[in-house]
Amino acid sequence: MIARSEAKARTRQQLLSAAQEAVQKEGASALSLRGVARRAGVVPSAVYRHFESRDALLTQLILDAYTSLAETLEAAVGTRIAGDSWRRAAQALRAWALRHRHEFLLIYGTPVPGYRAPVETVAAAARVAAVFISRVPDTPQEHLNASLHAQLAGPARDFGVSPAQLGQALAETSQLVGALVLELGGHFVGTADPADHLWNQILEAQQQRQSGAEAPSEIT
Amino acid sequence: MIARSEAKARTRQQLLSAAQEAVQKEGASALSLRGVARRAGVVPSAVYRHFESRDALLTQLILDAYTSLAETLEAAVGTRIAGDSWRRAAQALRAWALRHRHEFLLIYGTPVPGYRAPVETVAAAARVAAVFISRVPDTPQEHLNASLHAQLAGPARDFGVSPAQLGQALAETSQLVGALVLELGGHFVGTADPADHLWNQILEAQQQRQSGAEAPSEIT
DNA sequence: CACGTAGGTGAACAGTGTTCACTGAACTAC
DNA sequence: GTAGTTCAGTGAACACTGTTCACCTACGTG
Repeated sequence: MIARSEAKARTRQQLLSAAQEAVQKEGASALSLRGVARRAGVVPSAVYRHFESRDALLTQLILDAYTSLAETLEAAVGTRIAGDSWRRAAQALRAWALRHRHEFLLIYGTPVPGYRAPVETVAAAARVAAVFISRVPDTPQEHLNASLHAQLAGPARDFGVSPAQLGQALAETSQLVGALVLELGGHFVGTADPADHLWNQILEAQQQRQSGAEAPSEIT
Repeated sequence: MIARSEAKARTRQQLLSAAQEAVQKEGASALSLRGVARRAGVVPSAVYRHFESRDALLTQLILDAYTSLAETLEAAVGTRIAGDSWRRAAQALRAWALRHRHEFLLIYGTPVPGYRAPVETVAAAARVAAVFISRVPDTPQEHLNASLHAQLAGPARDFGVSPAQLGQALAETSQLVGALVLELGGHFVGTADPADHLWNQILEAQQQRQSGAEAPSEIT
């Protein structure tokens, strides 16, 4: 009666949402294939009809997390490129990270098993990166060193920005990701533990840099 | 004949170095209590005479990693506080992270089991942080927002620096840690993958900020 | 209608962390 | 010097884990 492909898609979806729930609640290390199967009302070996292994299931969750984050960021910045686009993207990033802390660490924390094959995830990751890269104002007040310029020339072309913009984006997103990793890892306990103020401080400084911080651009 | 406490200390050391080797080679997720016991020539249950659980063993490795990192940083910057102290510390940080990538991720990556009790690790972490915090020049060219200032007032006193210095240190170390986490996680593949040039660029920018970017108001 | 495909089953294997009664040698006290 | 205690290490067991395999059987197609 019920179409087979439809039934397959349904249990696959049940497996995925069970896995997603487990990760969201307790983190990737607590994700058990058997537990997922249990919650989906299915025997453990049945999972292998849908995913090659536990790690493949986890990889799918990583891809989904990337997509979720990318959509959130894109929705936050909208289509227009305004002066506060970077700030909006950064705020949306932290909000998403705090709301989905285990997924954030799944993406930006320790790579999961031995090595995670970056091949499939590169495209998903690029979509997230693109939001930030495209929001860097192209006033390259900080000139790149020659080596980095050469290294980024090709990739920058792909993103449709200048090497200086790409370099700036990489440096600044490093700060954003680092602050979130440290916050989620509890490394600010005792200093800036609710990291809201530190986050605002960082955003202000970044905004100031990007809008051409120097009143006196003496140094050539 | 052989003193019992001495024998105990020896096997404990063997367990620890076996565990350290395992983590160094394959990462924390691959650390197996039974494997450690095997390499130490001991039955699995014997490990429980030395460590409360697998997570306790891992916690000890985290503490050791903190100590190793702190000693490396302290050796790199020396006792004097020179103008390039920050840069030296940062370079030493990256060198250590690349040389001990799994230990670095053990510290700054995804927290291991459910939640890692930060109580014991706080002191060890503070030693690492202190190296950077004490190397921020106290020319607070970027004034903090009032909320962050208030939040950091107490902790800054403990470190013997101004709130502005502490805030700056937290913001800049976030960038350093973030860049390393992204590099080790493979997030720069396709753009700045050998991240040496990006790292230098980041350090130059930080140095410029700290030396008071706007004017040559040299060291007082 | 007959047949092959394939999602789901259940048993098994090797591995894991952890517990527990136990042994026996090193220490302590008399 | 002998009796008693402490305790690092043992071995078996428990409950879990990921993964494989032969099997079943209902769907979809010829």
